[in-house]
Parts: sequence; structure tokens; C-alpha cells
Amino acid sequence: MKRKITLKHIARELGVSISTVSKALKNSEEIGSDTKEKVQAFAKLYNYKPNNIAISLKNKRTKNIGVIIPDIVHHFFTTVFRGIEKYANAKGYNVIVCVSDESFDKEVINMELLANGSIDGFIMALSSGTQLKNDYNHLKEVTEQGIPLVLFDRVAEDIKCDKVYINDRKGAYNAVTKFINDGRKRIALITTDDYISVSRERAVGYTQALSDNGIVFNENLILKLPSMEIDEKMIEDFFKREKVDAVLSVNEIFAIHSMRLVQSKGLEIPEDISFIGFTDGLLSKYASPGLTAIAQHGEQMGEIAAEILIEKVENDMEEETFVTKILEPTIIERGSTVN
Amino acid sequence: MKRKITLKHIARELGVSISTVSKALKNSEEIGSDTKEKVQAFAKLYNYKPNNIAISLKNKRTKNIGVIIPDIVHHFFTTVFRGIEKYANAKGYNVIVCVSDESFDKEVINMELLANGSIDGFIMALSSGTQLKNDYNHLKEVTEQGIPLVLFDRVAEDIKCDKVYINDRKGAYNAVTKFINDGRKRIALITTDDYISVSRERAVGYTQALSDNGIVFNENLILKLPSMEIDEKMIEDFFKREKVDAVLSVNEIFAIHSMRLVQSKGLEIPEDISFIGFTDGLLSKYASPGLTAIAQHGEQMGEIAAEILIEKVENDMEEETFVTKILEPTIIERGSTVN
DNA sequence: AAAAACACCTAAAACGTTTTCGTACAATTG
DNA sequence: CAATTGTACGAAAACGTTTTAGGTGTTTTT
Repeated sequence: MKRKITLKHIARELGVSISTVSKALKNSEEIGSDTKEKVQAFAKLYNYKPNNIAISLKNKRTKNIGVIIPDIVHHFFTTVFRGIEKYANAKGYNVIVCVSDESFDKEVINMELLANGSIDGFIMALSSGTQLKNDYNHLKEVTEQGIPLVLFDRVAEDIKCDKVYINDRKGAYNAVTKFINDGRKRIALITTDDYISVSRERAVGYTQALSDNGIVFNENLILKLPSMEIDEKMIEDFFKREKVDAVLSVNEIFAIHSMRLVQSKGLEIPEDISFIGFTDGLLSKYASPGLTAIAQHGEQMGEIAAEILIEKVENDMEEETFVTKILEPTIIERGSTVN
Repeated sequence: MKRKITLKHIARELGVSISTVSKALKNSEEIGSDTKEKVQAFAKLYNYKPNNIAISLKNKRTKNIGVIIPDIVHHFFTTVFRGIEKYANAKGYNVIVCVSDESFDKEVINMELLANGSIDGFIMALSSGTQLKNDYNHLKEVTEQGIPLVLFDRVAEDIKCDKVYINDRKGAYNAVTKFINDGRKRIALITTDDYISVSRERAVGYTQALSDNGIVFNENLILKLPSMEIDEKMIEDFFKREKVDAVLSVNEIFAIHSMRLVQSKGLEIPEDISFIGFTDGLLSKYASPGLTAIAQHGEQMGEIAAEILIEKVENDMEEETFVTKILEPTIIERGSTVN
């Protein structure tokens, strides 16, 4: 087993000091060219690579970014992650991922662990548990220690940090407006509980589009599913009870489920009823008919988040100025709406 | 900005030595109880947490696991990742993810970077680039340095390390056997190029099941798509050219695509043609009809990989004994096959 | 009363770097 | 030839821990 070689080994072997070796490897002007050559040759021969941990300790920089997301088996979050990873890697950073599992406690634990020197900054989307609890002390602690934090997608107003998310309100607004322009009158919204910031925003957009177009808001046309788990019965009851000709869903799964349900009842999509779903994921793409989707530009979001974070990390500016970047959603039209 | 407090700060503030503080916080018997109390109270008050990097340097243990996967926006890999993360976290480990993007070069770069002290061990699935090139020197280098390595799913025979994957051959075998028992005669296989280990294995299982059941192998019934990108035309030509009554696909996407194609041609699933696809992901679940799938037990795979790795890391046994754990695939029956 | 034991604490090394400062010697200057 | 400058290197501190090996001063033992 070839153990990793250190500066000390090289120094001892070559009969010079550790500092000389260090400088020689950095091609310092201080060191004579013959010594430099000797050291560099030896280092290459034994494949010397500096120890990241030692450098981190010295520099107080880890070149690691902590990413905390609610779930990893999740198309949108992984898309964002891809953007983060791509940008970070290009800048020489590695990414440590922790999954909060939508739990406040796990979010706190993971954050505290990473905050003790393991990372230079955080990129995260809040867990639903945290949004429900509305307790952001763990975030505050971290930022007060001077650790940069960028929130994406699931953000919270009252945290002072950088943020990047899409204009969910506008996404919903545009979708509903499209329904109306297509002549739809009874437009449903399938959503989750309100404490998730994005759901709340989407509901606002939905309502606003209706009122801007003179359609009376009808509470009954909103179906709130209590969890991400599909409640077949609630959906079935909803469609049995309400006559709707368009459905906006805050996620793909609710949409696909509803589509299959109404299809099984003999309705035609999009002739009798059309659908638009948030998140342009796999399901939307491969459903039949394809589900018109509101793209959230996850990869771009990730890249921007990483860019903002790394900028902060590298020029640790004391002045506390925070940016909020809001991306514009895009509607990807597919077969579930009339073109 | 509250900077992180260190042992040195506490020592200076309390007029004791650093070692006293360190021991007091560990509740060492060497320290008098009043001193201990004083130190502990002070530490709690100022929220002292030891610096991970310093501890890593001292212990030569990072409590980080490096995970390298070909892609992150990928249901199966994220499922495995979830298993890894869950187990690792429970054991106090964090996970650093790098995405090889199916590229040999990126895999090498990421590995070398992490190997310089950032992690205690690797869990990875080989990139297709690496499998194509058949060059495993970067893996060898790492293991020779005594860094434990666990390969999952995309493994390679000639690497000496721990491995965990499912019996792909058997998965395909069982699927084809089921087709035959259901009375199917012209059974197609849609796959990728052979250099991906799992595809190769699945093809073997396919062929074996045919021959074990006295069905003549027909080369024309195998469709090899050159890449993960869907080539609509190739699929369409295939189904135009060959009359098939059952399709085994090495992934969901090829299967779903084919299903939609044959449906658009007026065929009924599963009456006229039935489908089974590898990986029990979202698409299989939400397709219509649902796609009968071969589950790969990703989460379990991840947990096992993490368990093996952490065991190795914590009891760094010099004896080089490697385990290979092969999981049994399970068929999840849905509407795309006759029950 | 000297020796031994004990309780409590500190100095210092170690982990592997980087970097500042110092110094020995040679070469140049006035 | 003394003073200055320059070249090439080394010692040591620093990052924040843990841990070993002392080292006090008090108390117990004989």
C-alpha cells in the first residue's frame, strides 16, 4: 500500500527543509533552479499532491459548498443540483449534499454539522417542516457567523441572504391566462397546503389571473391535497363534484393522476378539459398526451445560485448587500392544452 | 459578526491552558470538577463547536464519503444516493457528490481531487466513458493508497474492490420467461450499446431465457439505440419492420416511447403487445397503462454500499478481502403485461 | 519526616500546509 | 577593504485539534 507522500517526506529524502520544498513546488523565485528541478522531479515521481485538509485548515477555506435540499429523488431539485455542481466544479469547488427529508430537525442538524468548518457556504431550499414551523434561527446563526447563504426556490421573506427563485405567481398567472384565452371558464387549481411558499405564490397568481379577466373566484375549484402522497379518493371526489374544463396543478404528479382519472371517465384531453402542470419534468414530457408545463429552469437556477455564492465566498465583502434573482417561468406547450 | 470560537479563545478567557479546555469538554477525569463546570458553561454560552477540519487533520479521518455517479438527474442513481445518504448520515458521515457526466476524464479528475484527503472512501458507479475505455487505473491508484472503494450497479470484473449490484441477467431472464409464459413468441429487446455492463448482462439474460424455452434467437428482434437520446426514427422503423408481441426495454424511456408509438399505430397494450422495462421509476408508475417494471432496489443498494464502505473505513482491516453483494430483481406488475 | 501517591493542570508535539522573517554566504559596490 | 546588496535557503509560527508526557503542590502512607 503506497501511503500518500507529504512535504516532510520529500524534504527528508532530499535533505532540504520543508519550506524549501513547499516553495520549490510553487516555483518560487526564492529557490535556486537546480533545487527546484530536483524537488519537482521527485514530487512528480512520487505523485505528490497536497493534502486538501491541511490546506483548508491553513487557508480557512475548504472549497466545499454545502447543499441542503428536502429530497434527492426529485426531478426539479436534482436539476438545480446539476447546475450548482457544474458551476462549482468549474470553479474548483466540491459539493456536499445533505437531504433534509422535509424535516426541520434534520435541516438544523445537517446545517450545524456542516457549518463547523466543513464548507465555505450554503445553497439550500427550505424543508416543508421549516416553512411550516416558520423558524429560521439556524439560518440566522449561520449567516451571523459570516457564512454565505443562498436560498433557492423555497425561500422565506424574513431571512437576510441571497435568493434565487422563479416567479411562481407569474407562472400560474400566465397558465390561467392561457386557459382563459383558450375559452376555458371553470378553471381548477390542484395544490398542496399553503405553508409551502411556492404553492402560496402560485395560488395568488391563479386568483389574480381570474380576477383580472373578470372571472369570479370559486373556492370550490381549488383542491388542496394534504400531502405529496396521492389521495386517489380526494381527487376522484373532486372531479365528480365539480365540473371543470381546465386544471392547473402545482406539480406533475397531481396533474398526471388527474389526467388519467378524467381519461378513464371518458373525457378527452384537451378537447373537454385541458391541463397545465408546474415543473417540466419527465412525467410531463412522456405523458400521453404530453402535459403542458411551466418550466422552472432548474439548472439555470442552480448555476446562478452557485455563482452568487462563490462570488461571496471569494470576495468576502463585509458590506451586507444581498441580491434576489427572480427567474421568469416559461410555458412548454404540449398536447394537454389546445395549441 | 460572531466569529467561531476556538479552544484557544476559551483558554485565554478562562486563564487555563488549551489542553485543560479540551479535556474539560470531554469530561476527562483529569480535570477538577469546578474547572470542568466553568469551561463547559463557557463553551455552551458561546456555542463552542469543534472545528471539523482541524479534527480531520488530526485524526486523518474526514467522516466524508465521496460518491461519484454518472448523472444526478436520474431516478435510479438518486434512489441509490438516498440509501447511501441515509445510512451515512445515521453513522455521522457526510456525502460529497461528484457527477462524472458519463465522462472518463471527469471521473478521473473528480476522484483524484477527492482522494487527496477530502474523503474516507468512495462509492461509485462507473461512467459509460470509463466502461467504454475499459481503463481503471484511477480506481487502482485510489485503492492502492488504502482508500476503500465500493462500486455499485455499473461495476467492472477486474477491479479489486467491494461491489453491489442487482442480478441484471436474472431480471431480464425472468421478464422474458414471463413473456413466454404469457404466450408471447416474438419478444424484442430494446437496449443500448454493449459496453455498458448492465446492458450486456441484460442481453445475456434475454438470450438465455429464449434458449431455455426453445425459442430461436432472432438477431433482428434486438434494437440497439446508440445513445440515451431517443432516436424516434430508429424505433419507428424497428416496429414497422418487425412484428413483435412483447418488448423488454433496458430503461424506462425507451419503453415508454415505444408504448406510445405502438399505441398511436392502433395496437392495444397488453393485448396485442406487452412491455416490461428495467427500473421501476416514475415513468413506469404513471404511464398508461402502467409499465410492468423490473425493480432494482436502489435505496437498498445504496444502504448496503454505505454499510460496506463504512465498515471498511472504521475497521481499516489490512487483509484485502472484498465482498460482492448481488441483489435479486423483482418484477412489479402493471398494466403493460397481462397479469 | 521522608517517601509515595494523588489530584489537577500545562507544555509541547503532532497532523500537513503556507508564509514571514531571519541568516549565511557570495557578489557587488564605493 | 569595509559596506551593501543579493541569492538561496531554513526556522518557526500559524491554522485548531488531541494526546502524551511531564510537572506542580497537596495529601496520604510508612
